[in-house]
Amino acid sequence: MTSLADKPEQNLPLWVADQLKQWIYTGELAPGLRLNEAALALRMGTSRGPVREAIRILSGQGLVTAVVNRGVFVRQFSLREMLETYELRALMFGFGAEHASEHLAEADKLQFEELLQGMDEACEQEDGSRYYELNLRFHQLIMRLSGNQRAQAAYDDYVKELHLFRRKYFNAPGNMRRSNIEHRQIYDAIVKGANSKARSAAEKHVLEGRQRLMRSMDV
Amino acid sequence: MTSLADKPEQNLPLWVADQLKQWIYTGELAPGLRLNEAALALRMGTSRGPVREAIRILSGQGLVTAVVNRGVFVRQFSLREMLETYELRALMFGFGAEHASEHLAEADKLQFEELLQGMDEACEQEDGSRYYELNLRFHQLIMRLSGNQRAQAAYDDYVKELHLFRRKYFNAPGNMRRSNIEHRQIYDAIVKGANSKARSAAEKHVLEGRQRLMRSMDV
DNA sequence: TTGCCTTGAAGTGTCAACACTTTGGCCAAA
DNA sequence: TTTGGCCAAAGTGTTGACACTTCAAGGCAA
Repeated sequence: MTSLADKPEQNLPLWVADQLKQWIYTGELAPGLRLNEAALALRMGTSRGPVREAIRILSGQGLVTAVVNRGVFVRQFSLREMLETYELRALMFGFGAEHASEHLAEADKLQFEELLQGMDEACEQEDGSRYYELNLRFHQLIMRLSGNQRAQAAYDDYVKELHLFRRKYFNAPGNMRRSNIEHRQIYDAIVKGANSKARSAAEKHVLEGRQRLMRSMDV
Repeated sequence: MTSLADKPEQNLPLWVADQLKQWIYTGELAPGLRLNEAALALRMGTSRGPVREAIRILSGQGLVTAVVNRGVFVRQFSLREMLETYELRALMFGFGAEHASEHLAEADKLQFEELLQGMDEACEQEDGSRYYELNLRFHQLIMRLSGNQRAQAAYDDYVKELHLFRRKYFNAPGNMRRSNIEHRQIYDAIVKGANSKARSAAEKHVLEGRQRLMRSMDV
């Protein structure tokens, strides 16, 4: 069982909400599971009040769904929602790539080169978790360069939600290679200032990721 | 003071949250205002517990910001956030317009024609509030035709937030005319199945709306 | 055996009380 | 007049208790 972070002297609800969020994202609290207020309160070392408030925060964020008199459940994403979320993620990423050239500094270019090379190495070593990590940072870098903090936040949310769905699926080495080729194309377009090309390449990249995922689900 | 809806026998927090949301969107609770738990509880006829939970829901949704030991405040949007939100709204609307032709039925075409003509009439009569209403429905129709419920919901959220910001500004008649010309261009592209043209026209439409708003702010 | 009813345990919904923090006003001393 | 600290009021944070709902197990009659 994942250990509890130190209990703060104040702001219990927010702290509890963060803990719960973490447990949900790590899969410790599986989708569809009911959250037992009393049990959580006991585990957190608080009373039920703060736990209830934390749960309300999560329900406002859409991470759990509440049913009156029956409790709250970790949200389950349907296939349809997953597909829709992929579309929005593609949209956001396209936006990021389109505007990245406008805020691109030399240091960022270096960062890009490092990430791309690192991912190439991860491909050769078939190191999926390293690729996953670098891939995440590559995408985040682009979203940061979009210059739109809200888009960045929305993108992060989408990724986290999709992670909830595809935890069980992992990247085949072939997918990783193909994926990084697309990364390079996106980066090249950004450096050249070919904004609309960067956008369409970025959108396509995410949607092809979706295709790759769906194929691996069917098998 | 806006009247309270009937108190439900159950699910007080959700009911309170809806009330608060409504008051925020109507401006009765102005941005920056502190929400007094005890006062609200009294007004709602409940204890502070449900009010606190309702407030947590809103904080999860980002409508209020909480400061420990000092209370929660109706969220204030900065100019920067407003501009960013406009960009995302443009993005969503572009997405909707791009995919609208894929789900366009005959009944929808009729609906479009009615809305466009209605808006023309509203322009001639310089009836801003009627134009506002029809304009909203025009946009919602397109988002519904996007086929992506999540995009639709996100778009609605963006619009509501922007409404919070631009409540005080209203449309000049000239703006309305220009705006409806753009509507027609978007619709034409959708009907023709010119998806990427519909998309760019839709994006441009929202961003020009932003420009119009900013000009009217400067004056 | 099957179907319905009772019943109690488990869990959620609500409340009022108490503890702690913040804030603004008052007063005295420099 | 200004500055500093003290104090009380207002408000938020947290808790435990109690009321109500749900659900499943067991018993009873057909």
